[in-house]
Amino acid sequence: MATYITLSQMFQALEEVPERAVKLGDTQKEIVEHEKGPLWVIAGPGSGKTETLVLRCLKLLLVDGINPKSIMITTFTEKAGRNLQDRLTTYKYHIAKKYPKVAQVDLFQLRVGTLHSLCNSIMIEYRYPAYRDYTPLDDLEQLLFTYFHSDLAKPPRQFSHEDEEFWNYFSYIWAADWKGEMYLKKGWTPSRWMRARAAQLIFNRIVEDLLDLQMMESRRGVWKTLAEGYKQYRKSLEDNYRVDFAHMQERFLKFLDTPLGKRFLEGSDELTNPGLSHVLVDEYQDTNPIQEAIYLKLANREPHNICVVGDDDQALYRFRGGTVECMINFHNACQRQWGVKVRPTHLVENYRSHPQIVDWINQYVDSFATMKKPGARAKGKPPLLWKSSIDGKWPAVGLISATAKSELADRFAETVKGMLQTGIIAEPSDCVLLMRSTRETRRWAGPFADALREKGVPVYNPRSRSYLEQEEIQIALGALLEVLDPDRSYSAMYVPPRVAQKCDEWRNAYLLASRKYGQLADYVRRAKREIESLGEEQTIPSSLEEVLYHILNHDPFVEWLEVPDRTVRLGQLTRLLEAFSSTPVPGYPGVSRGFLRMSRDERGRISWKWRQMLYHSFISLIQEEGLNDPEDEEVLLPRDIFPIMTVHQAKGLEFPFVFVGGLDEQSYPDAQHEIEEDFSKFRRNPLELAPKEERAKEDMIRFYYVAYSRARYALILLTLQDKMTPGEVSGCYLSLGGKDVNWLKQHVNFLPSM
DNA sequence: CTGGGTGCAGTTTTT
DNA sequence: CTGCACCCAG
Repeated sequence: MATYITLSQMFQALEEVPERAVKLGDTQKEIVEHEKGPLWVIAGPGSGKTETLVLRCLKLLLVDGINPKSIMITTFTEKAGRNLQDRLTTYKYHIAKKYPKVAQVDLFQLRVGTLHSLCNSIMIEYRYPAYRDYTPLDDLEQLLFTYFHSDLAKPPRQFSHEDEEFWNYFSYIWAADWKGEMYLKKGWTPSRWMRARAAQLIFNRIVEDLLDLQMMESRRGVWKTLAEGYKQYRKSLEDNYRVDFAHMQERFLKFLDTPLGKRFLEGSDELTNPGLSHVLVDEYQDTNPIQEAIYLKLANREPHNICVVGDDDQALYRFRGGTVECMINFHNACQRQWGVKVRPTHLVENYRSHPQIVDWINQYVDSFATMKKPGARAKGKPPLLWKSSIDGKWPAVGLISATAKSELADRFAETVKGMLQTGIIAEPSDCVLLMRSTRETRRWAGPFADALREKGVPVYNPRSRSYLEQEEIQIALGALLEVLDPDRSYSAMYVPPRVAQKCDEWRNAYLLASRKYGQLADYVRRAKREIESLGEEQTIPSSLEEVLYHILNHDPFVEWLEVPDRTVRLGQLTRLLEAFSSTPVPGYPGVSRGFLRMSRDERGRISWKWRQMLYHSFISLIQEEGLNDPEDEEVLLPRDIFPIMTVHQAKGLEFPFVFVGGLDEQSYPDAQHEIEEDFSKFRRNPLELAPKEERAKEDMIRFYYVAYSRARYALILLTLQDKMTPGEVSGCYLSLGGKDVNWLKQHVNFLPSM
């Protein structure tokens, strides 16, 4: 082991990193310096938890001289993973300027990223036979696979008595939203897509929660049906050489128990394969049971060098199976697994926000009876302490309230405009409006965005319109349908009228565009003619995806490569179609769904069956079931535009001025809350579970806690009179004295220079 | 000012 | 389907 520098040399060198003014607190230093054994860090917002983790990693590399290959540093999302990587690289670069020998340390050898990506790459690196030749499925691909391959998603005409019973029982999953509720009320059978979605959710939970399948199988009725349905799905995955995200982790857990896995963990020779000695985990509050099991296995070697960092109050990923349980009970896991006693280290010094904001978010989370119940928060969690350099006598937590939505929006926009005019903020992007949804509907961002625009403040809200409303998507899909199905045969097959209407809309969008873009029209004409000239049973030389590629190779699409938003969306369309095409055809391994064949009955037309399949599966999926609008990753906020963001998007970020809207929201349990409760009886490590209503409330409290804690100079709540859920209203008003603070007019010149 | 008719929209997030 | 915002008539 070669050590490069001393710890004080490292800290000293880091002080010269630009835009990194913050000196470490004592607790942070303790974490960085911690010698060996498990480390359990519970860290509040703005306490520099990721920073501390990064520095600990650097200390291991540079001061202790640990081989980079022996360190694993993971987080929860790709974006956060890149953030870790970037910080490590930057800091190392600056330290190496002062201590050149540090440059030898190869950060590429470090295992950094999401747990999923590391599981995947390690199994590939070790050529794990049980993982070789497997294709990983992302969320959409898994949904498509489930739709076509799971017995639980088969067409209703094939339903047995057991299937009826099964979907009756599990109606709580597909009926969790208004649409599903409507189906339930009308007594309709849930659509194939609804069932595929529900089945996907259940399958993931079975694997991620490490449920006891044998116990489930031994039950009768719906549980037996479920166990069989799951096993059939799992076998289909196997037969087609696919793994979904959950099974990828399951596979990795098994890998760790094989001789090959032992070699990864324990190493074989010091130089090329030193084994894994240190595990660092960020965002641990979002970890699920299978991930916990993986981490415990990764750190199984003494002295169990695992460092987990997270904030139980900021858990936002229950929909992915994450529970705060793993975070809150980390000490129990260490005791159970290794007989090691671990005490929590609390990182409570907030370096982000004005003292009043710190004070207020402390009161906020503490004021709810819900959060005081066992299991809701880490035991003995101390309040945050104010440590930022921000101070001053302005009211940093403000309230804008009105009786009507339009009035509220108006006063909000007035405030923003006033802040600009008085120079409190230099640019609209010093602010952000956070809401659950950024859709510009009357319930969400609509009135606020309108009011801002009306007052001449431009709004940055790229996700306000849904994917299928976008011009480029409509034209591309219209052109695609024009080639594949010139007769508009959807009107003759059973598809819901709304779907048919949408198809017409796309065709019209294409027709309009084709007048302007001759080359695209030419291609479409040629492609149509070519298909018409083919005889029955003949194969078509191009696949579905290829037709799309050809379409996208013409203007306006080529022109639109200059427009980042459009490029991202068109890229998404390509991926969507590729995912559809690559979904195996049951019973025909290796056959592509995108493979086009001519009809037997209709001259010069693509097979009717294929077209029917396209409309019923793919087209219905994107229209009826809805698709997530792809996010432009890493698009920097334009300086001169007011951004509207979802709270999830804002996670891990901070803003000088934060407005939060939508506070009249009510909490209600969703499918995940129900499923947790229903499936807990099959858990191998049973846990005390709060009632679903309580857990839904906890989630909402945490959600707004994340929103509020983004603010640096001021936090402004937008409320409709006294409508202020989540939960007990008193808590929210506590530090405001229950009054409508006319926040701006009284305190115009309150800001220090920024 | 009230009441009924009409139209529209319905969370979100990720590997 | 439900809730609401909006409109217009009374």
